[in-house]
Amino acid sequence: MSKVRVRFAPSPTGGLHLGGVRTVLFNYLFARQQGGEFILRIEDTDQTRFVPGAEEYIIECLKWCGITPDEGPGFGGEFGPYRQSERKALYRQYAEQLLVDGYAYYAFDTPEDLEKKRAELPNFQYGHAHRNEMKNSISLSSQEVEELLRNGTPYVIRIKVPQDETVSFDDMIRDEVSFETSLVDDKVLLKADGMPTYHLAVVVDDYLMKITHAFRGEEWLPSAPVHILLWKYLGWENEMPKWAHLPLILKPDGHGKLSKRDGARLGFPVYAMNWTDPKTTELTEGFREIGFLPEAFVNLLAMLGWNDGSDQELFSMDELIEKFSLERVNKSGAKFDFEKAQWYNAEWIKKLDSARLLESIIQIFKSNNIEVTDQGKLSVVIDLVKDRCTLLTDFISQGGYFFENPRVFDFSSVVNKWTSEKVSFFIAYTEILNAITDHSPSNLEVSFKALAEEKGLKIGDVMLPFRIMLVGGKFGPAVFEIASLLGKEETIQRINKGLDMLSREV
RNA sequence: GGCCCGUUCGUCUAGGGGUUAGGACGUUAGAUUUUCAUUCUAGAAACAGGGGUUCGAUUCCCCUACGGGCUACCA
Repeated sequence: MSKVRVRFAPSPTGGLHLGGVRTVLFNYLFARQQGGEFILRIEDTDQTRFVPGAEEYIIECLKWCGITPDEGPGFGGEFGPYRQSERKALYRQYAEQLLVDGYAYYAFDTPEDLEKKRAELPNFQYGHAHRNEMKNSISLSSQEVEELLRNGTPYVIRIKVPQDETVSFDDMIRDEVSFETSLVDDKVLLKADGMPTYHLAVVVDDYLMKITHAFRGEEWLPSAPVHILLWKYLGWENEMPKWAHLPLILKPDGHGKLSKRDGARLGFPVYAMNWTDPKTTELTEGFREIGFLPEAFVNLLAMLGWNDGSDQELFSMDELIEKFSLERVNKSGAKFDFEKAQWYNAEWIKKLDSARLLESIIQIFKSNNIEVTDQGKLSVVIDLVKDRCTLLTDFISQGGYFFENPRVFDFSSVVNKWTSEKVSFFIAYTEILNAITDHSPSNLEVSFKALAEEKGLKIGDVMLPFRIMLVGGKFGPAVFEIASLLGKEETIQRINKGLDMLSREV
């Protein structure tokens, strides 16, 4: 068998959707596992929908996920160009070949003609039943057609779908799927602007690029018969790739495909990374920016529709490549569950070591005006607080106070029980901190407890105020770990500040 | 409407002619943690319905219902 070649073929119209990333992922996993090649092809045949920057954005998303194309725009390859707009001239000859062979025809109907026809006939389909009523090279005489062509009348080329055949194919996920051609319409292959539609372009390019396996979303299933027919009519039937129609990712509530709007409505991202629409300047948040690890993102996407049959839920990219199999891809759509998505991220944060997390957290701190001068200290902090973080951005609240004063203080749970004895306890403790040289957590704890006992105070009654003085609230790792890491000067300073704040709150 | 695809706990799913129908997220209760989280233990929670086939169907077949997709000179 020839070498496996798969492609991801997005159209550069905006942010990259979850479902899109999952399609790439399955392509990529399959290609890597089979020792094949993964190709990126930009399907920009609709010039009216072209959005500048979208292509670069898509490539950046792939990079973030750890997916690198073997061929594609900017990646080289012998089958380029990899943007369909740059292949424009190529498609016409195939459309014309179909014309000559009688598998396609010219159609001169204007958009208004079609609109009118659809208004008249609610179930209108441009096909065997009605094509004779339309303005095309089947209904018109050859003289009329020539005349129209000579006058430069705009036209499209449509496939001539046979009246009474059954088209079936073997889907790698759904097994045999079949369609009656009587219900398939004569899709446009070449548009009036000379660009191919998806239907022509996908077949021509998959053929020319020697694609062996084609993965796409289930929403493409209804147009599969057109593509199968085209492979046949172009004489390439034996080289047709194996198809795999992936199940859809659905809205968590209600019904239907997950869309960008659902994310905004329900408060979670749908795009892989932040996307700013260049026209409206509207920003749509991405998984990367709200604090997802690419490891988690890839993992959760893979599990949406696939599993290895065991109870394992956490998979690295390498494990996925090793274990992925199309036979274990589900047929039915999956509702997206953001809670579970977050769980994957929390698991990956716990699983990865501080060295891997360091760089991203420095960046997040930086964009929140927290300056990190001591990376060694940050590593210690990461290990100390990572169990408490679900998103990378949680490190701001869970670890930021090691590098700057807490931004907010919540003394509400101690203010009512605040006494002058406690004040003198903390004053005395700052003196002890000044005096001792061993600032290890255990030694801090020993001296703290000894002092409390001496002053006749319950440990718990002074421990909580101490914590809040240091971190700003009722959270965080062991207090003496924090105090030790903060150092003598900083700890004393925060105690003094806390005493000051409490005296004003009481 | 038509065509195509699908249907196991709330959600993601395992399983597959005879099982206490398993796991995970979430949820509930408890333990641990002098905070919060982690962790641990326990609990509630599912085979859409109806017909077949069969000694026996959640599992195989058919129908119905429900859900989803498509129905553009968009991909």
